[in-house]
Amino acid sequence: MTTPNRLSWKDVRDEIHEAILSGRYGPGDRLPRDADIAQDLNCARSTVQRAMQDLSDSGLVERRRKGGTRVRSEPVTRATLDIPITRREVEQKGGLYGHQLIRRSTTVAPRSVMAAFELTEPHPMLRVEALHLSDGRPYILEDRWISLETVPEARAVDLTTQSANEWLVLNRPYNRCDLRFYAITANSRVADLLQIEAGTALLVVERTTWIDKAPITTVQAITTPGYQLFTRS
Amino acid sequence: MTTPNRLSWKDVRDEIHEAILSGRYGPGDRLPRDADIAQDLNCARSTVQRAMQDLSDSGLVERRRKGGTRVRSEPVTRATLDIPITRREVEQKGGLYGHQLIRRSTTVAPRSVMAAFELTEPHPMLRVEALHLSDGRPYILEDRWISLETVPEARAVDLTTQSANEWLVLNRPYNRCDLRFYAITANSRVADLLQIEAGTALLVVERTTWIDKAPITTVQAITTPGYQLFTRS
DNA sequence: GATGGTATTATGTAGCTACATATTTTGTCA
DNA sequence: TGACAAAATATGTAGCTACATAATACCATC
Repeated sequence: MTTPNRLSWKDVRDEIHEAILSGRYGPGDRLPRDADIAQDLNCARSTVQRAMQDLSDSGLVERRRKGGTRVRSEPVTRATLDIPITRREVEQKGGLYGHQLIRRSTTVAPRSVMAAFELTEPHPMLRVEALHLSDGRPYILEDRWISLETVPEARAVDLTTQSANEWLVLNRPYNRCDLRFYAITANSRVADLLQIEAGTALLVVERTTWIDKAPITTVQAITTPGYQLFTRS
Repeated sequence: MTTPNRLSWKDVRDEIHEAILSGRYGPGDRLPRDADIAQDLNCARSTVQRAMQDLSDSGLVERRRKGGTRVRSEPVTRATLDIPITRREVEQKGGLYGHQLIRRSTTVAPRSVMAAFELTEPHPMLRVEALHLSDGRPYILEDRWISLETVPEARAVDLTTQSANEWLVLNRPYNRCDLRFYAITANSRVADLLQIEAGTALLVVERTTWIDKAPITTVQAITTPGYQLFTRS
């Protein structure tokens, strides 16, 4: 195996990361300029630049023009979450996916929905409540609002054969997506639909999407007991 | 304002993104090769490469050597979460931060903790239970386990003046971090400590960190009612 | 027709140069 | 001393070349 004797930007990144981890540079400390590091490590500045970019992306380091690069003094834990479409999620866990349309109606957005979209004017919406099933058992209960101004064709879609989740993802790409996680207590209606006891604590994932500034959909996905969300890799 | 007439990689990225959004390329479709796109847009291949890299990072597109670039057929929602240290979180919300050490003990890791760390052998640990306060009121209850093998000096740290959260973050950088989110029902002890009613649904954030393969700490942070986690920007 | 080596191809990466941009520092002048 | 302009400086970006690498396609051989 020929080890190439030139450094890749990942090597450089790890080198610098290591230097920070080892305490050589502490929180708030300024790192040498890219050019100097390049000379030290005997590589091009562009390689250091890439490495630094990555460290900056991951929140370990802060860079400012002229100001140089410094170790973040108040570090954050930065994590990436992948949320697949529900069918895929169920199938990946080895379950048989199914879904059920519970209710479907057309109204104007209530205040909570307007807030999610940051809207001030009344807005016509399609509301879809549906249940995602895994092996025939309730998996996720979703309460979805779809903008009929942005997505008028949603009116005509048959949501019994394909879930709104899937239809939207495949037909209505988005630009901006806000996510929100919190816990709720199952009320009697939710408990009934999910076939669990009322009062159980449930994780809720709320997702709101836009295309440019136009609202597409907002969905409150109520998960079943034991559901966990985790970071990838 | 002089608009530079050459494209930046972000322009190229947006251009391609737009092409996908508009439906010109659908899920699973193959995009032209970088070189062709570069020629089309009249820019260098390296610029297209950067743009593509970004689109690939954000989960919109998949790239394979020789295979080319294609639009992901089963798109995921990819989001980035920032979790600051608790003191900073409280302060940023305008609260006065405080914390209280509840209990501190040394034992071997129980099964759940071993599982979090993917350990098979018994492991000596420092267990620290503490309460983070905002304006004197309970904010987050943390149950933390610190590896005494990896972080032996944790034994000697005074955790009444500085929270374990902060001490660790500033003194023990990590390499790998697993996050997990779920909901629990407050039992009487938790309810008592958080000064809430038993049975309330609470969001839990579990975080486990390593340096190389050595476990550092795992913490179960139980939040107070109404707590929400959301994605940045 | 299966098998294995080789050519082809598209992305990935490193190095270099040149210039852009943001920010701080310095200097000048009133 | 204060305000403003200019210089200095470190990162950011674009373009080019050359080569690396992974995956596929092709072809010769048995």
